[in-house]
Amino acid sequence: MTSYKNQKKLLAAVDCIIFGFYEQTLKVLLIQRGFKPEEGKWSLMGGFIQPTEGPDQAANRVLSSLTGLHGVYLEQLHTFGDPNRDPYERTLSTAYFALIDIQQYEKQITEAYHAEWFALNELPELIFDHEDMITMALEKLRYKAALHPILFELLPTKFTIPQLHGLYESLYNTSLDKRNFNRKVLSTNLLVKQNDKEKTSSKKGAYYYKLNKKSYKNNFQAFLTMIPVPVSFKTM
Amino acid sequence: MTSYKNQKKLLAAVDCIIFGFYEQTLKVLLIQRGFKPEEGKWSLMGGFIQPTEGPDQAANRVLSSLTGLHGVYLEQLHTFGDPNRDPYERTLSTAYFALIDIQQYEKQITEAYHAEWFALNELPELIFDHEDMITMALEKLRYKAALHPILFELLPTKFTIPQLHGLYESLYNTSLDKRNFNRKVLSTNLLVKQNDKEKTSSKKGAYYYKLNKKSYKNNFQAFLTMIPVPVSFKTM
DNA sequence: GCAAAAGTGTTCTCAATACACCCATGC
DNA sequence: GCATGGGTGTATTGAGAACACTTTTGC
Repeated sequence: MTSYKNQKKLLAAVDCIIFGFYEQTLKVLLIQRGFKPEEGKWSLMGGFIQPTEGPDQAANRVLSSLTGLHGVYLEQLHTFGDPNRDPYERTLSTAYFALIDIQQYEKQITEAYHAEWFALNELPELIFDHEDMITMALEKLRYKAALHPILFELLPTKFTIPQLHGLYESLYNTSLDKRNFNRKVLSTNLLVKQNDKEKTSSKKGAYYYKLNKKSYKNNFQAFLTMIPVPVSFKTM
Repeated sequence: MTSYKNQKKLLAAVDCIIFGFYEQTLKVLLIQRGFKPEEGKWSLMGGFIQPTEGPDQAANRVLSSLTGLHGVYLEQLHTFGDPNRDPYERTLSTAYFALIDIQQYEKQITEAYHAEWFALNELPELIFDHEDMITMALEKLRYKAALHPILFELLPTKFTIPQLHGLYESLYNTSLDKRNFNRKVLSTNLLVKQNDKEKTSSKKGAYYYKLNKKSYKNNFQAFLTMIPVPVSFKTM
């Protein structure tokens, strides 16, 4: 160990893996870079950490500048710092992943950034190590969502159980028994049944539910075991 | 988003939370700083990320320079970057936690660094945000160890089931039924019984076991549920 | 009246828990 | 011979998994 003097400084950035769910599919929001280097290529939304902010703040700033959203679910994932990860200049990047309700973000902003949603099996070519970041984010999301009731963050305030069911099936690329699934989610006491129904995706219509926010906050740590346990868990 | 020009660079460091287990207690290895600022105070072992290395390499370098160990369990925990976390100069620090077999590290090295083992409830005052780092590392260790067979990394090659039992009890600060515990660990098929016994801690002696390395590698992702589930899980 | 999705109950199996006694040995 | 820690078996309970039919309604 040595003193602070003579230590090389480096650029520090954040990158956001922004997940959204629509058309029964989990997607990520990518932008087409409007600046060099790699202009025109696809990448995660990112930005440099400014002198007055910490990484969390930087990630929040970046996220809300792209989506217009504040207070959404945002969690630090991992710091990537291979000396050659950015061929133009040594840059450390701390990746964050965000879960947003796709119905609430401001479309005009994302359009101004040339942002688009991509299904996870249809990703375009990405700059640097951004594909690794997405892979790791997806693994962590799978891991967490199997244990904690986190996926509600991807749904609108009012949602139906079949929607939630589809979300789990999409994330784990599996099929889950409807009856067992319903019983399990309802047994958490996290859901409050509404009186109205969502009628676009079926004739019968599915009841809307809302999150019981208080119970959600208290039970977030609670285990769920929504998913039959050994579903492709990678190391966290 | 902006180009690379005019972006402020900052110092980037790593800090290692090094866990060890002896005297039936989980401990962390701390050093007494031999340089300014904060000379003489206790801190985690750390170092700056060099131009030719990534954070993982830096953490490995720092860890082995203190312990003499290579190839031990080391995992990135979190990046701390509050603008004021280091009052002397803006520094980003990526924290790593390591699990070592306390019998294998080289004592002369740690002594040269004025390093000492501290039980987690007897920590001295630490510089900067190092206490937060330890708290977070402990939470993550608890979380992971409840789900994955990770604690073997803290034990010597040959260990007894009562030792393992004590380790779990120490980490979770709880008591676990001996019979159920034995049944569970043995049912994982991770352990290979040896013919000799450890005789210092009892008259009867306890059989030594070794890890089945192959099975360990294959089953590391496997869930364990060694711990009654809702044991103080904080968000990961 | 039929297609399409929503909603609901029961049985079985297995794993988690609780719990108490015998064993081996050093002193 | 007794104190100390090591080692083992059983009965009960609850949760997860498998599984099929009825309901509603737009067309």
